[in-house]
Amino acid sequence: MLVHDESAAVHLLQRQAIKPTAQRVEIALLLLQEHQHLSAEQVLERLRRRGKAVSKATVYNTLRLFAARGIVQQVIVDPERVFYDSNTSDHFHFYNVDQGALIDLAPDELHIPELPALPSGTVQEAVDVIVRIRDK
Amino acid sequence: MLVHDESAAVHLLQRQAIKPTAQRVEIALLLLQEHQHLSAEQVLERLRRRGKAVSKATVYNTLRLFAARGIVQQVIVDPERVFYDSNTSDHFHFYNVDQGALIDLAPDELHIPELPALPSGTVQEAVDVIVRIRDK
DNA sequence: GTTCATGCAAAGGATTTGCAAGTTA
DNA sequence: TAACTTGCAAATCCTTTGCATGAAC
Repeated sequence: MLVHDESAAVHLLQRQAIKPTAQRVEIALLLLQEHQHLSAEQVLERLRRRGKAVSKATVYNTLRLFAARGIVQQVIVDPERVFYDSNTSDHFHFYNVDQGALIDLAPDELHIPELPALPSGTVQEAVDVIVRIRDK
Repeated sequence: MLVHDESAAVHLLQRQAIKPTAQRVEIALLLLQEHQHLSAEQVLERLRRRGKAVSKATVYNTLRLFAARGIVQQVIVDPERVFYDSNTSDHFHFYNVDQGALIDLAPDELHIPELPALPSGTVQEAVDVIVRIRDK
């Protein structure tokens, strides 16, 4: 869910029983202003560019917390870094390996038919589809 | 492609213009004896268990080389480790997040319909489908 | 006042790399 | 011999953690 102002961000965090500290609100405002995919380092860099002083540890801790609460979603496509996706609804991704950039597939662009039966004793958690692409 | 004896392993490597050193042949024989998904550390551990002395650096270098030559395929599902898949044909995976284990989906179990149009200026490299599961 | 969060620096863990010694063709 | 590979240890990179200071309720 996107938020565009501080009070919306504060409410979102409170709804998840997260104390809305200044740093967390800043990170929420940055990440949830639009659908995007950012690594922890990218979040840190953009906060800095905005003149916000947030430590690396807090960025990592906060992103982990947000992911655990379902405010953002981790995307695992590259062993080098985890991406955090502000779009938490069901959708799939292109991953441009040359640019290290994720792009959403429109939800109607790819439809997964029936899923196969799961191994017994397991439950489904998520389905990830990554179309890996590179520059021509 | 699987190999079950030393001479087949040597030929496979030579076909890819890879010098068939003792260590590389051992790794190929271990990995390509059957369809499986092993991390670098698992490969190292199994080599040791077989009494083969191969350094960690060589295991990592060799797996990277094999992947670059298409002898095995990297599978990115966990930020903690890369898996190497001895099955290089088109197929998808379950990933049991509790066990850290990959399981092949039978190729006919999930059929991806038409793929969406790629972003312009890009070419497709691969399609990964991961069904994340956990123990009930 | 407690409890929780922040931030620094240090610790961790997977992977890569520099380089000297050993191997391969 | 010329080129490449191995293996050790050190270096990297991303991420987590310990702990003292600081903020929140």
